[in-house]
Amino acid sequence: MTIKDLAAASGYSVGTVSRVLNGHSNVSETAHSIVMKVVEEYGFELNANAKYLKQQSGTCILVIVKGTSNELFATLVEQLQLLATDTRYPLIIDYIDEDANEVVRAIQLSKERKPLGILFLGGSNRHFRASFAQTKVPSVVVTNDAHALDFPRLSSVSTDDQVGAYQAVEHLIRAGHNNIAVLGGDRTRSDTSFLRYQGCVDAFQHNRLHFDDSWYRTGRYSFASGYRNMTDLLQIHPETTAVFAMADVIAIGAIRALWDQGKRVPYDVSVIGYDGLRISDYFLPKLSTIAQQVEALAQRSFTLLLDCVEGGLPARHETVPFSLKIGESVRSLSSLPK
Amino acid sequence: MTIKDLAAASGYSVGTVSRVLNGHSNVSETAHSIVMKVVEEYGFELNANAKYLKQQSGTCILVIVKGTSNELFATLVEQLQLLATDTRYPLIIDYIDEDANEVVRAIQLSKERKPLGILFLGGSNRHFRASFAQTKVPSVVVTNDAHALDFPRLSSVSTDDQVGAYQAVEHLIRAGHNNIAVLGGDRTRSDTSFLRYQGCVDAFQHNRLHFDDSWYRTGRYSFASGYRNMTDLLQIHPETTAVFAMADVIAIGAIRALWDQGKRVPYDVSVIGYDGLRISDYFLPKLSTIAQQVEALAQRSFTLLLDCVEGGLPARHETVPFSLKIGESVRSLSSLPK
DNA sequence: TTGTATGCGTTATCAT
DNA sequence: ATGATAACGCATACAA
Repeated sequence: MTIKDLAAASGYSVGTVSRVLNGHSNVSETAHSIVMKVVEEYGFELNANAKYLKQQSGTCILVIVKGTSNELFATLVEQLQLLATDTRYPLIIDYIDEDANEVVRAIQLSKERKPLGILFLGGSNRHFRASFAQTKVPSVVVTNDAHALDFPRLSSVSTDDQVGAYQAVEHLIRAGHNNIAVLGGDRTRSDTSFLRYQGCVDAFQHNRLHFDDSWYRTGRYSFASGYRNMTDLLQIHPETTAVFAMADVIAIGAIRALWDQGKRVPYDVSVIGYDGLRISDYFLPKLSTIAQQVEALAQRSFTLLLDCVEGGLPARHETVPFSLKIGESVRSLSSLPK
Repeated sequence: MTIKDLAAASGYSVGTVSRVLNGHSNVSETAHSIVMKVVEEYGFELNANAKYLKQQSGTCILVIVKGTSNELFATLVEQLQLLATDTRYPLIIDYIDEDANEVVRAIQLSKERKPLGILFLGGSNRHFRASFAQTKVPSVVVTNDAHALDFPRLSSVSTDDQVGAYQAVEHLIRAGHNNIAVLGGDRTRSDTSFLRYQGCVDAFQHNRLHFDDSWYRTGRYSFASGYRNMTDLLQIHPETTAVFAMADVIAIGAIRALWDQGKRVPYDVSVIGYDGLRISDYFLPKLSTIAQQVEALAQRSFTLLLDCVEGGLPARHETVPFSLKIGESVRSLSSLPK
């Protein structure tokens, strides 16, 4: 079933059928209704390959999502979809592996779909540096700061990870802690981990506290990694009274590990996380965490991209505020003991 | 950059270039190496639209995933990707909204990519009944039993939700509970919820316990829904000593609600979940739950699909065993009180 | 307003 | 082994 068959069935030519299907104005009322009736009847749909092959410029916005089991991104996608329904732009959402190269993927998909703009949910500066130049449309990286890359078509919307981590650690220090462990990602491979690590170091230095790498453990952003690293670290530093986990999932793994080692949170050890995932409100204890403002991230990214796509504005780099969410997982050492 | 340009650059014709790119055997060593060198040089990639437009039959396997924030499906996808790398079949993974029509989407995508087979991660019998007939290739529904649909090309691999729910409730009953609340999904809209509900009822009846709908609350599979419904239910039945939650996320919401109402799990109230998500091992208390065997689900589904695609075998309907995972969230009433 | 014809980039069927 | 050429299904410039 092609538009040729449709033309035969409707008595009109393929040109008219195509025009009806694409909502062009220069078709008569009667032609429109007759063609549409036949379309309904056969349940016809255009062949997307032929369509995109023919079209020189598409009309969609491409969204590349790094990682499928990332709750933050999942909610971000939901928000974006809401925003997109208010516009005439269809969203093409493409999920790739956490460790895959998002820019290479974007280039490939761009050739197929010719998007008007690209939204990257997560990304690594390394990949952008290597091949973003091959891209042709305005793009924005969400979650990572791409300011330093200085590409003329590449914007970014992010929270200040360094300051976020700084405030998290300072929250612990203000609560009277100085034996603070840090559980994070690989700071040599993940830009986010690097910045959060820097924020930590800043906080320690600013408060004249010593911090060496024996208090720092590197791993993935997962429950299991948090559990393992917390268990390890407790062997070396049983005097730990507080933990900064660079992700809520790490924090949860760590809390469980502490429990299994006979330490209760927050009575024996305080833990602060990062992200503000939904689970943080339901966990026992409720997680104190640096909460990302997902709605704001989505909103800012989307309008920023539209500004560039529609208005031809130059790339911008925006920062969305975070908030320190006080839960039940941090105890002030100056308050009464259990 | 098209194969035409490539032909010019390499001195060969488009035919030869195409043959090289598709790994055909009837090309000379020299032609192969020369063309490949040019391909490398320009970083050329085939235009997917033109390719799929031309190709009458594709070579991939289509995976339709219902819902992006479903951890069970996320791990299922990972497993499937592992399995697929052992074969020559590329996987096309398409995530759609939890409430979207997976069959309609499959039909649409099939027209574009001409897959050899389709894997549905989740699905509703209603949608299959309505339009699966328009499909042309072997398919398997994972997680739902499609036996009753009786389509000749539609297989399914699922765990027996009814028996699973039965065992969950019986686990509570055996522990001495008889004031058991049930928190689930909408049994009129979700096949899974319906079966788990049936399993509950079976367990009550088999144990000669009374069960009326005032002990049952319906909602979404989310923390928030579990929290809300547990809070509500506690108003009506403060004598509740045990809860069966039809999903781990509901269980976690419920546990938090109980805590906020001054009830501790498992000392005051026992809770059992369903799914065996990763969080169930890290939550405090560790969740007792009906654990789905994700690896087995993936393995069985994939080989089943290949059996049909390659071997031309008829559709089958398999059941993958689950396991009752004992955590820390259920207390036996006969054991010593706190 | 409608019809006709060309080309999008690729694969495949012919010849050579 | 290689080259020329006809589709694949659609959008669109042009003609009517």
